[in-house]
Amino acid sequence: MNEEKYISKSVIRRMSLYYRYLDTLLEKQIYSVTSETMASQTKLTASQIRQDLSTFGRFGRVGSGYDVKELQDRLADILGMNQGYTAAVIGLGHLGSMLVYSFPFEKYGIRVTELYDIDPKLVGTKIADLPVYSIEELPRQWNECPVDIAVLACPKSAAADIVPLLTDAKVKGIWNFTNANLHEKDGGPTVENIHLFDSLFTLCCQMNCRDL
Amino acid sequence: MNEEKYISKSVIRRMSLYYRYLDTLLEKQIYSVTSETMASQTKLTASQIRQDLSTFGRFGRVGSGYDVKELQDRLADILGMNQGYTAAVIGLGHLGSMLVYSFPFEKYGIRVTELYDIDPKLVGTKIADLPVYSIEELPRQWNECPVDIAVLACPKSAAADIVPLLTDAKVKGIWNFTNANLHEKDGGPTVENIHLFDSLFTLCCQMNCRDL
DNA sequence: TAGATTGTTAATCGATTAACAATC
DNA sequence: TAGATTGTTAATCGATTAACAATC
Repeated sequence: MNEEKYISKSVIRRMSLYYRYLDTLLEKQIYSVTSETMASQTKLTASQIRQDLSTFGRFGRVGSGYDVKELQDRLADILGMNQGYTAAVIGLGHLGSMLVYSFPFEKYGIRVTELYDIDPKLVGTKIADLPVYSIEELPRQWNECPVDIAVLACPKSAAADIVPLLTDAKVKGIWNFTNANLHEKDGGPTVENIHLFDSLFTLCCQMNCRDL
Repeated sequence: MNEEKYISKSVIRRMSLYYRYLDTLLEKQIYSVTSETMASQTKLTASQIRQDLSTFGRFGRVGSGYDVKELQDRLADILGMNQGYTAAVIGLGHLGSMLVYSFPFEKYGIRVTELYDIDPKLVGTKIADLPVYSIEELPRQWNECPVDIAVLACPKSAAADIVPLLTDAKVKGIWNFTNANLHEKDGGPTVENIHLFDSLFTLCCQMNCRDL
């Protein structure tokens, strides 16, 4: 608690990359790897990888590198895969239902417990075996049984009304797919944005710059 | 061409943010804004915003700030919205079809011209009025009528086979939704990744760190 | 004119890279 | 032991912030 050191977001972001990279090694039945090899295959530097990992501990063997399985297990811990986090998807349009049907939450230790929408045709039904509640039920529902992660897949216009509910319900994290610009507040939920718009036009802008 | 100066990816990424932010001002019928106001509402610094914008030109009026519409128009140019870029979605599972049905490509000047999948049940049909071709047809198709952006929404395993086709077909950009780690090569397409896995576990990792 | 705010140069800060002692 | 590679400290690089002259 008090020896908490600040860990930069860039470092945290690369932890997932390392986890995914180790997956590709395991697929090829490679069980040992050096920072040098990791670096060349991920287009990072060996120095950066060692520096990044050292933020969280010492996972390597001097002289021989890292044990792939062991390192991946430690990364799973760091990434919170073993925390038993629960999630709820809010908004069941194309995007929300795509996530419900095809994002492998469970595979990585996250349990989706319920869904929310405003459409009366959906409320009360089940989608992919998960109960659909009305947004209005959220405060009561989470009071009884809190959820850790809100997957926000509603229209941008609805986000303004919903975010305060989430904050009040003491959600730990918001995975935000709306165009709304959510800002983290002290003591409030952690926010991670998937801004499809920004991503696509970052691409276009780079294409555009290159063609100058 | 020769006075081409390197523009950092972080700057480019913020251009889309500025564009979106100006949208919210226009919704509120606000037509003039200072860097100071923009900064306080986007949680950036005024200095950074002015610095960022100055990378691309001079868009402000000393003493009175920026004209919202004018600045947004210039940003649209910078982001390539007026280049008439075309796109094709490759892979029509949950994710690909979600994008086809609900991402407003056209609204921002990008024209989706065709779709690709391997499923014989889909090939030859139309989805959202767009023709679905088999992946094998891609080289011939793009030879006749090149596409600027490949939206890669196929399974990770298929990406390895498809990416070389895209590179050969001289695609300008790949919007990559697969877990595959694509690397940009000199002269090759620009790559922009949406790694849902990384994003979700960046969130979880932060939640996890906070709870230490 | 006086006040306000830009665009830009200079200073600071943080993140990445290099180097190397420790050690398996 | 000799060779290899980690973890960490120090050096470098780039990105952000501060400051201010220019000017509307």
